[in-house]
Amino acid sequence: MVIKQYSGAPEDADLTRADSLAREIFSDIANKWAFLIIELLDDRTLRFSELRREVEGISHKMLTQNLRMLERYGLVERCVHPTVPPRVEYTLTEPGRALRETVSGMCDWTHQYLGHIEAARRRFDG
Amino acid sequence: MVIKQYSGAPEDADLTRADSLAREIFSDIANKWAFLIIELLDDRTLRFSELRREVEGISHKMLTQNLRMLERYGLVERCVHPTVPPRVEYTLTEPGRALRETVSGMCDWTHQYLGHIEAARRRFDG
DNA sequence: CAGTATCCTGGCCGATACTG
DNA sequence: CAGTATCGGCCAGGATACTG
Repeated sequence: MVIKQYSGAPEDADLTRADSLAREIFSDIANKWAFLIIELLDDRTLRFSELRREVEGISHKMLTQNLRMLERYGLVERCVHPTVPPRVEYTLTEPGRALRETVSGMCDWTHQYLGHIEAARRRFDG
Repeated sequence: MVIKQYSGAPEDADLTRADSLAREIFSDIANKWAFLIIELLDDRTLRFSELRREVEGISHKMLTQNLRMLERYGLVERCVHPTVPPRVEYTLTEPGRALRETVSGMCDWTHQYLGHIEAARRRFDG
């Protein structure tokens, strides 16, 4: 099923809200940081600092932003332990784990076609 | 399989090139425009202007850039007809169609969990 | 340790104009 | 029609400092 576009036709009034929401979610989640977080989180429970370490190259700010976004959409559960110093753990929810299936698929795809892609790129560049 | 990170260990020297390439490809392709193009292209053959019309909200420039990127990685084939006016058609290659499977999976996921997501968001915002 | 807030800059991206 | 080039505004996102 395609991420439908709003046709502007009046009879699509009902579809519009759902579609624009779908498009919004899709646009937000289809970004490399969200994908890497979901893939690395896997079925583990990780602290903020652990994620920061494992998702190479991500900045403190980007990690926070993406975790908030994922939490807002209910893909990630945030568990705060009232200790000193604070301990905050993140886990994928059921929808998050479902999405992880497709993210993993993309990781597999990347490794599977690495050769093709590298060759194509060399051909294109040269 | 995870998009591996470079550990910096000397014995990873061989892995490094492949991994950084994988990461680069992953980062480039995991963006909404590339996904929407791949999804809409499906198994069809579309002209530049048709894509422009179907991928709602994409600018001329973004479409060009993403098509070049996808062509460079060998996910899209570009066929130029030497006519006046020019006619350029785009099709998914086999690697492109393979990736489309996972992109479609994400589209399905989006629609399937739309309710969950909307509810989670309302809960989070309120 | 986890998170927020502020500042600032590079580059993303839209708009526009121009070629073949 | 398809594509490149250029300019410019604006914001993504890094660095830093500060709270609980």
